[in-house]
Amino acid sequence: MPFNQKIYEEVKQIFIAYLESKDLRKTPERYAILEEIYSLDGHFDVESLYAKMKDKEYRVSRATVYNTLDLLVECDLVSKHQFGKNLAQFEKSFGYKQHDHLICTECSKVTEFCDPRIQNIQNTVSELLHFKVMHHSLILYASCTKVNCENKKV
Amino acid sequence: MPFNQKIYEEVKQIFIAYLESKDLRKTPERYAILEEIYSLDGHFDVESLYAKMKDKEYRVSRATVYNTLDLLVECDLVSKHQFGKNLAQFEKSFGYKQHDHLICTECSKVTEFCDPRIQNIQNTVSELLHFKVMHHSLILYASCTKVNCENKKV
DNA sequence: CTCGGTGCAAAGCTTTTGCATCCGC
DNA sequence: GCGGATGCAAAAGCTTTGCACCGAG
Repeated sequence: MPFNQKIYEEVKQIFIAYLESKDLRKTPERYAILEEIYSLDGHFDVESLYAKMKDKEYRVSRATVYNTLDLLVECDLVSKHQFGKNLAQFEKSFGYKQHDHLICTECSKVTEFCDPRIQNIQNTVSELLHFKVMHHSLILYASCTKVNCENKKV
Repeated sequence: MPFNQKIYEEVKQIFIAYLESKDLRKTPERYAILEEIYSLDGHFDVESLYAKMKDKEYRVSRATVYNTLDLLVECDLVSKHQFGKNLAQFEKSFGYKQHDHLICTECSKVTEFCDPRIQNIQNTVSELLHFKVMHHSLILYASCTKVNCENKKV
């Protein structure tokens, strides 16, 4: 999925509304980071996002990247993952259906999957423990059983 | 649940079998760390485990704690979590039933819960994607809805 | 006696923080 | 112009690594 101008405009409006609601400033750096994220596919970490932006019109600092990512996570335009490593991974989260992740224990490759039954679990736990579930993270650690699996350890 | 000598002996045998199968040495430090972990309740991080051991008969180094924890995770006697922070959390995992975690978005308090339906999801995904699921991590991020909730932000 | 394991400290990495400068409002 | 945001670099925090010494096999 390449950069989608329509989705970006929509997402930008959501971000603007969020900034206004929190009395935060609409800086060009924040828009530039949002745009860069929505032009990326799959997962990315802070360093790779920072590196990609370093070569473009906007040279933002790491501090600004961290700051803006926090804002985007807060307003649900970006989701943050910790796939067992000490490196936060991010991905855009607007306009794509809810999904979870399976990580190959052989090669660490990440595969996405959907299962609506997770919603049921959330509902049950919500009721039982008296909590309102905001979001969740389900990660399956698994090894490929295909004979021709290419995901072999390097 | 206080220290359970019977469980510790059982767990120690599993650890010994694992060490032998991998041709690793049976050092007193490794046993001491295992024993300390099985005398702890709930979650702990490396630093607190290291601190607790510093005052006892065995003064192990951080390097040994990290090394041994890796081994214990590999042989499934300890499980490792990344609750959204850059700090690995651990807990003993033998003799207790499978459970997942709900984290309060207000105070970060961790609550455990069980739901057998997660197993069904694992099975479906296994078949669909041709993976053998070894283990999983499900974390629900939620805020307490009790009026008298004590979990208020500090 | 050998070589894997330990202890200690230094190095590595990601993330946070402090501060001067900048610019949105 | 005020005060929040940025950029840079230093600092912090967790984890890994290097190396000399120790001790399990």
